[in-house]
Amino acid sequence: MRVNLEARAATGENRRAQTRAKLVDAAARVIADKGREATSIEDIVAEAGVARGTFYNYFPTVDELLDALNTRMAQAVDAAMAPIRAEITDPPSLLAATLHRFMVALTADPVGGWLALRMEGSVAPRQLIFERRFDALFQEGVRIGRFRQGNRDAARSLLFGAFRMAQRDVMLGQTSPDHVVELVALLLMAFGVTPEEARDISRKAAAEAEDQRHYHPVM
Amino acid sequence: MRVNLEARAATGENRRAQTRAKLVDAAARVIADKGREATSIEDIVAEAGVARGTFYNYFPTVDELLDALNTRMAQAVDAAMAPIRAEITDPPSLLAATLHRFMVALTADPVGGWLALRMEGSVAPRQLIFERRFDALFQEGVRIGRFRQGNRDAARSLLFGAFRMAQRDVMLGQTSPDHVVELVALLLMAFGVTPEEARDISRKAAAEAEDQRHYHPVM
Amino acid sequence: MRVNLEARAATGENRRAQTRAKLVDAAARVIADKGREATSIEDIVAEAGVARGTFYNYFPTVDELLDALNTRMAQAVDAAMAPIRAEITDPPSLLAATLHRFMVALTADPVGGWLALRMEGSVAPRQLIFERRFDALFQEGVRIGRFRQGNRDAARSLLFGAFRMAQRDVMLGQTSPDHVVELVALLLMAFGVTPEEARDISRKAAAEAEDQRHYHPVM
Amino acid sequence: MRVNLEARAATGENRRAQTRAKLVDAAARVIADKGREATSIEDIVAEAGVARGTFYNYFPTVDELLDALNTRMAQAVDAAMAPIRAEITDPPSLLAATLHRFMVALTADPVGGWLALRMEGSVAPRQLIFERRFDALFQEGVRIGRFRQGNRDAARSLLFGAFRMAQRDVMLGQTSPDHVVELVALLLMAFGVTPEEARDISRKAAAEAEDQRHYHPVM
DNA sequence: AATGAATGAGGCTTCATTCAT
DNA sequence: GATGAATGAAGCCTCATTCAT
Repeated sequence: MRVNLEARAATGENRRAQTRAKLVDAAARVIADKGREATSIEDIVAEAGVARGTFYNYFPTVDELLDALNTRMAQAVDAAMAPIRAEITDPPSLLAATLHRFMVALTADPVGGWLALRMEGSVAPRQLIFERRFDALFQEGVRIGRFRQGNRDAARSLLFGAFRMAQRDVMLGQTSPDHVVELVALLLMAFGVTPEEARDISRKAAAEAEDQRHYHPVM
Repeated sequence: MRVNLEARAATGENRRAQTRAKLVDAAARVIADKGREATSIEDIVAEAGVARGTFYNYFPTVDELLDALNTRMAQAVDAAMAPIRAEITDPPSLLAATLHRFMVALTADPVGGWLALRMEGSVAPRQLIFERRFDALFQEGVRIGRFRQGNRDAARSLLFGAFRMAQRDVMLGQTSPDHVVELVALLLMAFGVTPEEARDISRKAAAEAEDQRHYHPVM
Repeated sequence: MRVNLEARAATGENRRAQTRAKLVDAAARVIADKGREATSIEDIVAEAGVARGTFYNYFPTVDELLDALNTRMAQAVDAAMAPIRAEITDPPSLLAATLHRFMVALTADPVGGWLALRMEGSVAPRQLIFERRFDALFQEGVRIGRFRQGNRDAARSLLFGAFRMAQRDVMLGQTSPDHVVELVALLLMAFGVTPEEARDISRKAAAEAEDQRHYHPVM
Repeated sequence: MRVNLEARAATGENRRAQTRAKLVDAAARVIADKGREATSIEDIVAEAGVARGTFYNYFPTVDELLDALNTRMAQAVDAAMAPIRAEITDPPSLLAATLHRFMVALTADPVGGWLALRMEGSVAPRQLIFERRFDALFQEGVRIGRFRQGNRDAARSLLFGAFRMAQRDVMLGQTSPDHVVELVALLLMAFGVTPEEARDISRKAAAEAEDQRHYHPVM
């Protein structure tokens, strides 16, 4: 009897990928709910509906799984932003659009939003991919005179720190509706955009992001 | 025979306070070293040089101790800033002076600095006392026309988030010397100070804070 | 109120020693019964009647406990042999007496006997203290012409290996009554004692050891 | 179309035997390296280069495989000794030749040597086939007056115990070059051979065994 | 107050074994 | 026959907490 070894291997790989995804998804939900430190392997496998030992067939430790999760999130978010990167060429406008879209995505998807906050500390708080996008955008903005000349590292600290803190405030519900609009405007001002234009850009970007709220679950 | 009950009581209270302080100090050192989640009660009592059971005579849980620690740190820092609050009246200058002094204090005192970073997440990332100081300063700045009118909550997100991220970058040693100078200047610009003046104020405040480096251990 | 701190400390130490002994005794019984590799910490604490965590207050691993057990056994046995060392001066007779007494002790005390066999492999199969006793005895025997000149290391391999194998055979009940008598005689012959005298010495030592069977539980 | 069913069956049996041998060989290497208790089925199949499930197509448990391994080793060794059994008729000389050859084989083949030591305890320490060979040899030696009359079981304890202990000492490298020569001589003396002849026989047997070192991998 | 031995819940990890493909 | 994903029992270890002294 002849056996189709390739088909069998493909089936196996498929099943493997499915189980792996089940675990990563489950971990995202559990960690968003309880926080990294309160999450045990037991919690994750229970949520995933697999046996305890199965976990170790895929990840040696919870932190390995977290890395996978982190990478997956960052890539998903970055991919979701591809359309606006293609469409918007003005750096301040692209920055504002990205931040507002990101915030909408985080609040639209409670799991992803909480997850991002709760991973504070256990994983890199700034993803390399986002840093690179920002660096390019900032450099281009300076080059064409839309941003003031300045230390890029300090600008990064400002942007990523402020955004994270705002995310926290928004998710905890302690903010007024225009909190994010104002924050993004402040960032643009810090980078050299005039107050009036900064507020204008931020407001428009916020409105457009809201329109997209239900179209793009990113994580 | 007559016994001085008050004196005895005072002695007792004194000893009690001493043991309590021993525990809080020990916790600060251990957590700064290993991080909150890796710190056990055993570690703390060993560092404090008291018996395990003694811990429970003072704190029902580790988190109670953490609250005490957090409060103590915030008050110490706030008290250390009293001189400049009395001395500097210009809001942008006071803000710059406070931020630079704070950063110097954190980096000068490795225990306090790491502690602040490592408690990220386990305790409130923003102390009420600091928020109140900022609110008053911001309001005064707006009143006298030094800061641009704007949403105070957004300004708070910006300031506290950016400062925390900068602290992280500085303590991890991934920054150039003028990173903090630039960051503080960016904050002032976001609040409406002109670029030239913002850089000037930040640079001067940084220089003065450096002069004080060895005079004010704050925690 | 005055507290007798010394008395309290003494009580504590006492309790500690008791619990430690409970664990070592329990381990001896369990290992004699099931063998080292089949013995879990759970088994030991159950046999000792203490909680699982208590084990770790005394020993970091089962092997640490085994070392303690091993040392204790060797010292007990060596001490039990003190009288005959003081009494018998002729090296062949002392060797025969020691071996027969040892064998009687091992078979009289099933726990100790099985324990010695089952620890084969997990711990040093030859205790340093016994090696030293044998070296001294062998050297003295050679010096006074009772043993033939020869390589001491080879003599040691012969003696310890043969005795261990004999112990195994005896404990498994696969031997005739004079098995040990013959074996000890063979050892003496290997060392240069004439066949007639060797059998004579071994027989007498066996008889005397039997007389002591119920007087000296050694472990 | 005609199919050669016999050939196909033969091929099947052949393949089966090959996989089985792969497993047994792999187990030998792994156990020699890590010891029986530290060896998992996973280790064995990884070393053998087959899938985990394949193991169970051949052996219900690891111990079944160990039995196979043990038997194979004993038969290989016994077969390797066939030439000298045919050639040497004098019992003391045959005994000495066998022991020296065995020791050379064990030390020449690190896998087999360590394996034999590491299986100490997990399997029978004396193989029936070796016992029978010794019994016959001893009986014949007594019959023709080369060995002294004596208890055969005690002689067996002496021989097998001493040899195993010597093997351990040699493999651990704690011996002088003539350790085994002396030990074999002591055994012959214990059996009634005169000291001079015993040493002579052992020395010659050792020299001849050394000559064969590279010709006969026994396991 | 201070002590530290004892506790046991809770988490981690390994690994023999099953079974669908 | 061979495969390897899935399983879950069984062990290990840590550590917050209790409590008698």
